[in-house]
Amino acid sequence: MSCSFSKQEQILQQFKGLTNQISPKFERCTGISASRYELLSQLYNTEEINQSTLQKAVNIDGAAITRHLKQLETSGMVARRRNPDDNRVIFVSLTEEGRQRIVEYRKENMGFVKQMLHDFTPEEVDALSDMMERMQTNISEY
Amino acid sequence: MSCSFSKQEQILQQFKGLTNQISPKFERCTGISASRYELLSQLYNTEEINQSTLQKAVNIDGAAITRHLKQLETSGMVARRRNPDDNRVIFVSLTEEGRQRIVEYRKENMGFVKQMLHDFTPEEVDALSDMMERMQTNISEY
DNA sequence: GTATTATATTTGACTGGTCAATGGATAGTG
DNA sequence: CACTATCCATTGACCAGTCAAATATAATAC
Repeated sequence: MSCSFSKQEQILQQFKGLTNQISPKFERCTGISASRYELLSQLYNTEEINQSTLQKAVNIDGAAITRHLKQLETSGMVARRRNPDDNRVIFVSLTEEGRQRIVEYRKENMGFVKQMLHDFTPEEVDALSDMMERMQTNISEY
Repeated sequence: MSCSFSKQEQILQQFKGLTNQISPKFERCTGISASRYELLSQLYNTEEINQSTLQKAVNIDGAAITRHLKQLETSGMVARRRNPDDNRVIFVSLTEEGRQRIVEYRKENMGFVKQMLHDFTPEEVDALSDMMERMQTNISEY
């Protein structure tokens, strides 16, 4: 018996396929990986932040965060120092250099997203965002 | 000047964050990685298929396909043989074993997706699927 | 019929994520 | 005050994707 796969069942694959396509293209277009861009974005609106709270904000494994930040540090865009009051935690912040570069990156990001969503109404973007948030909470307990 | 980031700009990050969360959970729940599941699914409704057309169907780099298929071959779920009429191409097919296993995997997949979309109406699922398709075509030219 | 070009698969180097284990620092408890 | 818990960051091992280069075969052009 042949038996095809429903739209529901394929949603996951569509999701994965789309992000797999997006990631390298984003990086080519903007000159920075999506994850590093997100880290810089998070730092942009703050002075100094715990590495662990930064990690929770971007929802990537701590090991990857450590590596990204080290890289961003050696490239001069972020600064890191230990919290003198608690030597376990590390404070992360943007350098002046990083603060300037993020502005450029942000332009590229906006261009990319605008292209990707050029035929989307604002309501659709909202709906999409909401649905993703719901999916996130629906699987968060797993 | 502090300057926050719009919903549009954050869509990408939301996307990436969600797939990053989904992938390991899917694998834990179903016992197979999403990519391998997709490969098996594709093979389920066919007799024999070119590796290259399979690759285009799942939209993953050929290098990764080769590695996945080799793994699935040594685990006894797929068979591969060269096309006698064109020794460049490789025919891939499910083994009996693979054909049985995919049925189980599919159950797990449905359970997982059902949980993830449990509060979605069918119309929402359709809308989501359509939007992803549009995004895909919107960035395909890049 | 050879030379070139194109196609299919494979391999290697690299990136970025996961988990599990480690080390150092702090907090809580008897 | 020790002793245990916990927390934070790091490290190592692994997996899955990318690109680019290599290989082998087929198709095309002269």
